[in-house]
Amino acid sequence: MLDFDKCPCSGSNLDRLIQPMILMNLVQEDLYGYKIVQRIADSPMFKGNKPDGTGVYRSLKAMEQRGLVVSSWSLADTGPAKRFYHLTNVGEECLSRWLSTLEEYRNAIGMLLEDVHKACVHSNRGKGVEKSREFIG
Amino acid sequence: MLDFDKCPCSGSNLDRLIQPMILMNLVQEDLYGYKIVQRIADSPMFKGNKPDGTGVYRSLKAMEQRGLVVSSWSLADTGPAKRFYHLTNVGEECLSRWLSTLEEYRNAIGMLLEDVHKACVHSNRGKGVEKSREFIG
DNA sequence: TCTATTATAGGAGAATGTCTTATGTTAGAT
DNA sequence: ATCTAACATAAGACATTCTCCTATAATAGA
Repeated sequence: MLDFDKCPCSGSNLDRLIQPMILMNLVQEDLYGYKIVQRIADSPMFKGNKPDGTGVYRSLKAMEQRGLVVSSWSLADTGPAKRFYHLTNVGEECLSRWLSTLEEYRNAIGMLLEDVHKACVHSNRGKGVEKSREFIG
Repeated sequence: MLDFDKCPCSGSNLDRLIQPMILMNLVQEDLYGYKIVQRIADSPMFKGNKPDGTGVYRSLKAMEQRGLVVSSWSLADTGPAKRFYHLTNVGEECLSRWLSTLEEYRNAIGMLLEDVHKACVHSNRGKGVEKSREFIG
């Protein structure tokens, strides 16, 4: 039987947005990987579900190679060494592009949802979808 | 120099939504791969940019293996043989889940955009982002 | 001393994405 | 008659991304 929890429809695979979320967090202040993971987990979008740490570290590394951020070790305070990331001008431009992309994205999803609802009104099929949707809530 | 067109911020990598788009198209009527590619290309979201055909064909095949759709060859009419796909009950449930996921997704993006705008007001950084945003339009 | 938390990161395999190539049908233009 | 474009499906190959498991080390508190 199909495990819906492992299906993309469960929304577990929205991590393409991890990149803009990282950039967004870095606009406000320089941060290190672990902190970013926590911030993202606390965001309403992730509802306390921590994103994969390895993924965030790797994203940061990739972003540095692409010039969106620069990093430096912080040994100053107590505790394990932390690698702090700082947003570059290129990173800012990337974030500004993300803003328009995300707005388009949101509109597109809105239209897609409308289309499905329309389709549900005009077909027999749709009734089943609407019904099961209620069931899932 | 960074090629922004190859950066996810360009919005070229939103194909995770290809699965729900396929399901959505199949709610209304049985369709074959090539037609689905055209429908998706014509949707406001893709603005005429055809999604990768190979990807769609493979998605359909994967979806059949997972029981979301069933397929059959159509040799009836003229032209090359077409493999028609039909949505199953499981596929309908998957679509209904996608609906809630996409609504959440849209809300989350909305909140993320708000947060960035807030961050822009409260930091020096932000001014640059806002400015370059205008520039890109 | 032992455990949980903080902090970073590599390895491996699965899932996805993308580009190229191959195959064959049919309609319309030259 | 031939040639080209559009229709239709699909494998191959490679890159990117995702996810889980594991390794490391410092520190705080039980």
